[in-house]
Amino acid sequence: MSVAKRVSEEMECELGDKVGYAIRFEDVTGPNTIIKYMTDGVLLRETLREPDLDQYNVVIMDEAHERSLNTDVLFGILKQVVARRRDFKLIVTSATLNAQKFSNFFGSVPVFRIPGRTFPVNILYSKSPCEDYVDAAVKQVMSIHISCPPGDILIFMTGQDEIECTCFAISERMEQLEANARKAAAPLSILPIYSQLPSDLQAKIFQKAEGGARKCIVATNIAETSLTVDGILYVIDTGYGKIKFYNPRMGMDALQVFPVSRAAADQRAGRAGRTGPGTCYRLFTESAYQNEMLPNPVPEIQRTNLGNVVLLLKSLNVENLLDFDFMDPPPQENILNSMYQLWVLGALDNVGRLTSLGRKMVEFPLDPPLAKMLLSGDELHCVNEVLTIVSMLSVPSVFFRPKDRAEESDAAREKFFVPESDHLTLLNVYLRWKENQYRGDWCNDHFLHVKGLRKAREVRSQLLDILKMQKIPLSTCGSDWDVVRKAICSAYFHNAARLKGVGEYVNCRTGMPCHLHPSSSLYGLGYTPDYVVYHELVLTAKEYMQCVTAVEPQWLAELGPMFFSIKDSHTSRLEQRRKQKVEMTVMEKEMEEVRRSQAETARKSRDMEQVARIKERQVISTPGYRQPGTPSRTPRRLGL
DNA sequence: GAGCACTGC
Repeated sequence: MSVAKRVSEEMECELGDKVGYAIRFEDVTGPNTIIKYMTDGVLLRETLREPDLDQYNVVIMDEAHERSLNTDVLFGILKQVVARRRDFKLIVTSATLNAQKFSNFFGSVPVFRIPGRTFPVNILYSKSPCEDYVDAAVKQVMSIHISCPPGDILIFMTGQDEIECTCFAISERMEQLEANARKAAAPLSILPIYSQLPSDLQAKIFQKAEGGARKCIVATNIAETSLTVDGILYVIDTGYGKIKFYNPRMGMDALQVFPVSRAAADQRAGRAGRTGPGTCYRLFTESAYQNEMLPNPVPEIQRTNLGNVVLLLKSLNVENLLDFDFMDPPPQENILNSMYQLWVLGALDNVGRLTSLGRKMVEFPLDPPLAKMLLSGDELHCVNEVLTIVSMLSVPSVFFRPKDRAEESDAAREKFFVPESDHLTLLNVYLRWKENQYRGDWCNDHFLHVKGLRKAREVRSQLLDILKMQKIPLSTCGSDWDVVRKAICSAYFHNAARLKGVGEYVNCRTGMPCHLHPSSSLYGLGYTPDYVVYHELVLTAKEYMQCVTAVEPQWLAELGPMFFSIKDSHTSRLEQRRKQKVEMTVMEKEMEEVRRSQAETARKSRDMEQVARIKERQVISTPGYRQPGTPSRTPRRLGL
């Protein structure tokens, strides 16, 4: 937006006239607009309406080196547009040296090099691998502070926990220093920054420190690209960062600490050269940089759930996704798995074409199961309630739990609990907030993130607009929330789990162990339901289900017939108890369906056939679940 | 009895 504003001033016109911008919740453009700044996500959505982007003559893809999911999908689409339209020009700008790769992808197009406007940065490596990078970073800060000329310091750490430890350790060292010298040391202002930090504390890194103190900013990789602080002359780089990986076979996300790429390390170093010649202290060896770090980060498209991408490309009539021209193709298994997921949800038919449900789903900027949940809400007459839940699931967790007030905040959270469902708990939170006029101070009092709730409200209103356009009425079930659980079940039965022990479940289909998280409203209840569905499975200390809802087993059979059917067991005993007990089993039905689709597919579409084949393999040899390696405890050493 | 790098629609 700020770029659009500057350019419109330059062109002496109102913002939104000749020069405008569009981001998710805002479109400031008009009939006169000739230059439009927008995010890659907005452009990608526009391709749904206009696959050839007829209203544009030139598209400039900026920051292409960041390789966001949307940018990578757009590359494939734009390549086709360039081939189809003679009157269309594409310019790609990238900050890294792999321009040749972009050029090759688009058919050896010319490359122009524009020198950067930054100062040189002197890079210093560790002589030997460091055992503990928090400790090493603290020592380096002290050494800079004592002996180097004025200039602020930026440290890269992997996450919130480490940042807090580092800040604490630095302030301790400062106290020691003053005690030993028996006088005040030069002041040092220690400032943490990460995305979950409340905004007022975030803003501090941009303010001038009190009394002209040197600032020491301890950051996640939010400071690598998302925000830029001037005045930094010293960067301390641990060489690590957290990266999220999706495992399609287990249907699980894991956030783990990995060495960053050489490109990322260079980007971090560059942060020292914005105000003047700077220095970057790398807490790893030069040999680690040369031999152990990847040249570039693994592009997002290769490590993420592709449900959205597949749905979008299918609606652009891409017939065989396995042949789609990706610059770096995602693992085939990810594509096939996402297609299978969409087939299970009823968004793709047996030959891999979009169904009418799928066409409705693609309109919503949501992950496919969430879009399906919304549409099920329509069928079950509880759109209003599901809409809120879907919006709450589209933002980071709204529960605020500061370390020093853990018990207090837990108690506050428990007040919102709906015992049988975390989803309904989210609905409850939103409704209470609404009752209190969407007030910010009310959020603070109840340990809720205002930012998150406000975002949820924005998402909700955007989705409501789309519902209106699709002529879907805003039905409500009032206080009968059982039907809402059914809507949740209809979109998440692939994430159904059966009770196995205390707080311990197994995924009904894969046998994958899944645990209730202690923060769940179902945790520590006197009873635990026999069947639940969960929003997602995340590997941390254990495989934890995030956001869990109790479901009736009959629903699973009714809504997920390709996986489940009801088998009466021990009928006589059950009659005695006058209670029908049902047992869910992974049924042959899935196999039949898959085989049928395979036969049908052989004629028509190749990709769905491959889905069927792969699924068959998986079902026959139920994937032996491999215990994950020692999970993400921070490895504080690069190389072995 | 325990977790969250970062965007984006």
